[in-house]
Amino acid sequence: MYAGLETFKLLLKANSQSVTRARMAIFEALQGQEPLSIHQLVERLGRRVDRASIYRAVDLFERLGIVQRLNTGWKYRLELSDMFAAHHHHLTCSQCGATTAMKEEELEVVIDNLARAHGFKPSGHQIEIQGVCTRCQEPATT
Amino acid sequence: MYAGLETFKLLLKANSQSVTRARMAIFEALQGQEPLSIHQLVERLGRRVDRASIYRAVDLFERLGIVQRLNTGWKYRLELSDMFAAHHHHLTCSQCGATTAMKEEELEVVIDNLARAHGFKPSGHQIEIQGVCTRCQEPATT
DNA sequence: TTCAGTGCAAAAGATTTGCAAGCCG
DNA sequence: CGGCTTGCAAATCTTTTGCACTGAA
Repeated sequence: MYAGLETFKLLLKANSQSVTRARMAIFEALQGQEPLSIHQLVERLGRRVDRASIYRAVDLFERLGIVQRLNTGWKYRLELSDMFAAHHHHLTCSQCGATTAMKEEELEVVIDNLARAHGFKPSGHQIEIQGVCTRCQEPATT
Repeated sequence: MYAGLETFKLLLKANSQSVTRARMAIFEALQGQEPLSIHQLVERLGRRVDRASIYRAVDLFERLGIVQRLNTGWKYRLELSDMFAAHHHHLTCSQCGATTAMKEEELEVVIDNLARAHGFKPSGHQIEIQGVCTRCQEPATT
């Protein structure tokens, strides 16, 4: 397991931000394994946290590097950053929409080198791969 | 040079879609080198094409694989797909916002292999790298 | 001529903001 | 207690849709 609630609190304090009920609720809602859209976040938090507060918190979290915006297809989704989960990338099935996380050292190295080769000092990256997942490649059973 | 206006027209016809003035204008606006946001597209086309038609055309273009949605940070931007420009990826400078296109065989191979290793049959991918570009790494002159 | 495609205006959604009240430190 | 945060409502901005008219085939 990576850093959790404690790190989250410390991070807020370190940046002179209050540890509030709303922020904790949002952080916890994001703890699940799959990335959430703002819409899903709003749904999950329901009456507990206002829509506007969610936007404000997400914005703050992004600035503090707590969450990361994923751009899968049309809309974006949010997930905790590398600080709270191992650095990884996603494989999205274009058939069933399932996303699989993938961790791969080799890829990171290649990317880093490429950026440098182009004179860039790399600071981060996102990779999204589309394809057909194992399950959807199986012959239909229905 | 890759396929151009002609291919674009043929592609529309092949899918029983009309080659209209609005669509041509939008396609041409996207010919430039850098990806455009919908907002920029609307600006560039100004009074020539209505906002709604732009959305409709972009949607069609995406379905036909003519344009591709890029997800750089907050908003998305549009660019012609691999059919009209060499397959490539972007390096975005987090300082000045400039984007550089990058073509690299090695990367494609690694990604393809990774997807397969995870049981995926890959059909496409996007990679966005953030960092500081050469220019912004130079000591300030002002 | 015929029907898909467009412009226009209005509807629906998504995101942001102002402000008074509530909670954290 | 005092100021940062929140909830609520209203303002904005973005995207979608209905409809009558225009233009491509």
